[in-house]
Amino acid sequence: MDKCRQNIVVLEPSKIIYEGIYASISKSEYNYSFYHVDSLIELETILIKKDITIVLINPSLIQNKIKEFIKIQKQYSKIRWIGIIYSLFDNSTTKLFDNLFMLTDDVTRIAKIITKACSKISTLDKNDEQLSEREIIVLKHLAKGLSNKIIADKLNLSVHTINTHRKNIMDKTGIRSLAGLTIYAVSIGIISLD
Amino acid sequence: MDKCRQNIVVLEPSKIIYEGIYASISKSEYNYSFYHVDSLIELETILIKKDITIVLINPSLIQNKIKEFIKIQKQYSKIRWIGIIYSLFDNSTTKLFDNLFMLTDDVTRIAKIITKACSKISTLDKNDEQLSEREIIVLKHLAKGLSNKIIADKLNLSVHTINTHRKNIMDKTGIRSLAGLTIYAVSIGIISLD
DNA sequence: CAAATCATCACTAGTTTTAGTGATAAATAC
DNA sequence: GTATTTATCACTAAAACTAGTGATGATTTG
Repeated sequence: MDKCRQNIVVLEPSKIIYEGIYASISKSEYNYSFYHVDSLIELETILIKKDITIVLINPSLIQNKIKEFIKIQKQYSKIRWIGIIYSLFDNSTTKLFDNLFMLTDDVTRIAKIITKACSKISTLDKNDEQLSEREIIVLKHLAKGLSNKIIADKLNLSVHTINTHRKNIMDKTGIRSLAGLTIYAVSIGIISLD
Repeated sequence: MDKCRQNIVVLEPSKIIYEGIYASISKSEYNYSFYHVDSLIELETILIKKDITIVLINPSLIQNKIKEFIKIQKQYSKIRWIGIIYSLFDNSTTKLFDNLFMLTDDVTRIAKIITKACSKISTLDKNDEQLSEREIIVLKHLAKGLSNKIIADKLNLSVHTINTHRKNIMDKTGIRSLAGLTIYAVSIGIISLD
């Protein structure tokens, strides 16, 4: 039964989950090619190289890059964007996707969603409080427990600059404690548990 | 290098994740057999039938059945219990496990955890420098971002006491930054989203 | 029972962070 | 082509944390 080849990219930090999706979906009778990436940049690279039709996305990976993501969406308007939901808590960016599935969904349902992969155009919702690139870097170091001074040394900046970034991060996120920022950093996937 | 066959049960609602773990781990040179179950009852059934050595568990599936779970653990004392963590906000029954991995962890790390669990009796240094009850409470508050002073107020203690606990926690864990302690707190499951 | 650990409190001195305000050049956006 | 955002640097005062040392009573453990 079969159509032209479908190229599917999975943007997802967990190799386990990628492998699981691959194993589950590629069993179907359709003709899919799978690619695994774990950053927006990698995604862009592959979008240029390959003729991708479907992108499965873990929303946490675009949490701070909504603008870039929307840009990419506009640029590749034919692509269907499908969100991979870990659990019920992450409600935030779901509006950006054409469709969603949960990891706990039945495999046949997920397969159906992917094969369908049709429907509406996504609506944009701007999050004007996203962290800048520099702020992300500083946050990463903060969450590793480095002091302002050490971060300054590492980045060849003055402590004042780090201080400013730190303040801006706190203002943007509304999180006023280092502990909270650390958890935030881990939760959006910019540092790992180790 | 190859030992006897290891029978691994994965207690996990998501087929995707089971498939992912299976695909990732069964590539290693060890000799594994995998079984997928998605309820405690099914787990018990298979424990009776097969000689299981390792159980990978999604903690959410035992959340309301801790007692039953502990009973099973006692009954099958040779088994290594490994938690599968979706995100940091998962509910914290994590202390029940011999080891944990996050879905976003590197596959080689996960494989290592599992192979370790096969070979060693106890991979965890649980008893080395265990925190006291009081220290756990203080750590919990610290990881929520509360200052010494506020914690002191909450617990009706002096700031000095909190300070002492804090120092002792740092000495015991060897972690000297608040960010590190926060991650530690999350990783051992003593704080959650609230 | 004796030894070890725990929970509590105290003081000091030095370091770091927080919370303001303010500024400038460069890049981006509308 | 102006307005906004970003990245950078600066200063200050107050608050908080770090790293020592030391002590006492209670509880647990062998």
